[in-house]
Amino acid sequence: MEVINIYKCLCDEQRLRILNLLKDGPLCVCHLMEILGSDQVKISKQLRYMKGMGLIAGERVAQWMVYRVAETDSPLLEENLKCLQDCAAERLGFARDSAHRKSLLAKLKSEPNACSSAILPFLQATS
Amino acid sequence: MEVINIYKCLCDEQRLRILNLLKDGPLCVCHLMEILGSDQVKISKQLRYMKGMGLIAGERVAQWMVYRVAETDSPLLEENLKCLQDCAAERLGFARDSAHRKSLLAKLKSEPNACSSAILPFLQATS
DNA sequence: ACAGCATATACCCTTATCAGCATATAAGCC
DNA sequence: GGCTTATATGCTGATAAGGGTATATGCTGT
Repeated sequence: MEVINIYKCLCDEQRLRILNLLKDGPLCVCHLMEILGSDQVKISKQLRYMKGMGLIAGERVAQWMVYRVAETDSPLLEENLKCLQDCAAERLGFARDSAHRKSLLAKLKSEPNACSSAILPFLQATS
Repeated sequence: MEVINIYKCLCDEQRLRILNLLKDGPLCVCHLMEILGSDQVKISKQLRYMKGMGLIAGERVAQWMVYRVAETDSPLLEENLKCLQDCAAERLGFARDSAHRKSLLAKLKSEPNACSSAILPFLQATS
């Protein structure tokens, strides 16, 4: 994880929101779409960008892709994700996103369907 | 100072080196040129970029321009400059740059010339 | 006013990002 | 094998960044 590449990922609002969500645990593309209220292509491209930079990793689970913050993460990234909680949370709506993530995961647990039963084990790995 | 703009400034190696130097005190363009071993236009453009983003401020002193990290700095920028000391110092040659800065300022003090006598008071304001 | 130094800006070109739209791949189900 | 869902990629156009060269501006000293 190159210093410059970390910052390149951090200088986009949508990527910051994605990282803020993933830092609490893995998510799949469809969840990110729902939480961010964005479309599939945009999300996929941002994920590819960050994967190329080494910040995140993706793993296929049946027809879904589960993304997580890369294991080999640097203190720099960690520090920033932490610091952003205080510096940018309001500005970027982190609280709203995180709450949305929580309720979405709760719904997945209480109303099982194909998706939830396949990927829930993977989501719980970290969060 | 917008979060995104801070990161935009941080995602270039030369700008990181400049910020690392300025965090220890103001410098003028000619010093940055010498320390970074870069040409005037490149430095000037990076300075303008960062000034536009609100990270640094410049002040004219006679025919020189003295740049410093903007007063209204955010905890995010401060944290990063601190963290970079550990995370990127070696990779980006911060130690070399800082040593170069130190010796250059020492020379300015011991061998007064037009430049040094004009701007030294401004440099000492912070460092 | 002129010359000289320090710095900034304009212009051109190349490359990187980003969005929007269409299409391809991959897995699961019938 | 077709159909559906989930995700990725390709293509195009727009905008931003970054390097290089030339030129403009601002200040100083004569």
